[in-house]
Amino acid sequence: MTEQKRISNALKFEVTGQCPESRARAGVVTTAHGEIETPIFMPVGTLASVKSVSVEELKSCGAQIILGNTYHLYLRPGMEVIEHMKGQHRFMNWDRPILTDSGGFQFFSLAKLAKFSDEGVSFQSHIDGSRHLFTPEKAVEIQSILGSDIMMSLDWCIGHPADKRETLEALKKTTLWAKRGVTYWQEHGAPNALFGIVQGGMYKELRALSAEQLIDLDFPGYAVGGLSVGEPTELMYEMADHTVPLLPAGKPRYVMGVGTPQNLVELVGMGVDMFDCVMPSRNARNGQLFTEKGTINISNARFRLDDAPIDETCQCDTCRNYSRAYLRHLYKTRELLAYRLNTIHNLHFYLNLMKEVRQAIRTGTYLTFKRQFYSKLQE
RNA sequence: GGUGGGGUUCCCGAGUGGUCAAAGGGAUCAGACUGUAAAUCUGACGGCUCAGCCUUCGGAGGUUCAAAUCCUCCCCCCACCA
Repeated sequence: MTEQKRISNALKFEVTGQCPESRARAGVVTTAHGEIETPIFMPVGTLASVKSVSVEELKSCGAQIILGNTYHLYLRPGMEVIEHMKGQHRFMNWDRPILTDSGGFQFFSLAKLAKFSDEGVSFQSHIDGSRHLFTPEKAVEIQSILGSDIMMSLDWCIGHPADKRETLEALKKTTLWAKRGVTYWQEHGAPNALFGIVQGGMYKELRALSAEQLIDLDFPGYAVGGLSVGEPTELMYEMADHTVPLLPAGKPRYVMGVGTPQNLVELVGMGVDMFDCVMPSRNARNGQLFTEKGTINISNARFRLDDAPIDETCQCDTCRNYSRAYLRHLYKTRELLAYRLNTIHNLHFYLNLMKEVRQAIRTGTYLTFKRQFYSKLQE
């Protein structure tokens, strides 16, 4: 009998700073494509592209790692292209780490096209209606071909509200699939790391159960999934605050799909290391821009003659070079440049926020930072 | 000068007796967006003392219980002919 590889060895994580008065911590994750500093925000690049910006621009925004999506890339361009192009990194010319979501979220957001079973998820493509089967093994296989530095286990994400029976069923399936993913990973010797995803809806005991079952599988990192799925923010915080401490302190902890700048600052204080969210990129394309003092909608008439940058304190390429009046004009006229410049700003804002958060944790001033963050918002 | 077509709420444009403050676009204004089917979606868009009332469909008259819609005259625009 061959000795099984320990999946937890697939990724290195080192805690480099801890905030004394909260659970916030800073750290470094080492992947096949280099290190990332935590807490970190990961821009979402579903289709091997963070919409509207180039990888050069992403780097200038300070992006250290980005997301890709298994479901979307499997459908288009398809695995033949990815294999031929030797993986997602080379395909899109991004040489830093990539984390891919397993597709679990798509089976939630495209639920009418998906059918769940022990085997996996059979679904119809949202593009052409063709039928496909995703198993936990296949999810790992596809992500290996994509060359993801961090792969996500196939999970069953449910919305809010959901009754306990339904939540438990999704949780059980998520654990079963996690086990099968780990087994597949061990049998095929994938070099990529695989994270487990805690489910359990808004039930604390189910969150605990899910965490416990996944910890047994000894993943190198853990995600908390199924948050920000329609529940009030306070409930989301409550669930995160309950779940995150149950996860191993020596491994990265990732809250999936969250959130607003305030969400990130709060969750960091609960010990979360990694985040992703479409908000900065999508909202940029929809005209909502983030500033220290809160969000603005660049299409508002009050910016028509405004010669100031989006945010006076921002050092992004957009703020250093362009006025609100110009950005409003670009947005109102649907000039393509609007999407790009807005996205650069929002991503820079998020990434810079995390940079400041890391700095504050390392210097033991996280709580002060948090206070200042909120007081600026109120100005 | 003749013949034909037309002037509708910010713009384009439906509507040809009541169900019309008037379809549909656009523009404008505001909002939403949380592991991206999203450069998307929603709402407002004549005025007011707002479940009602007032003003509006080139202008002025008229017919009718009732007119953006029918009649008369006038003004303006477009096409073709001379």
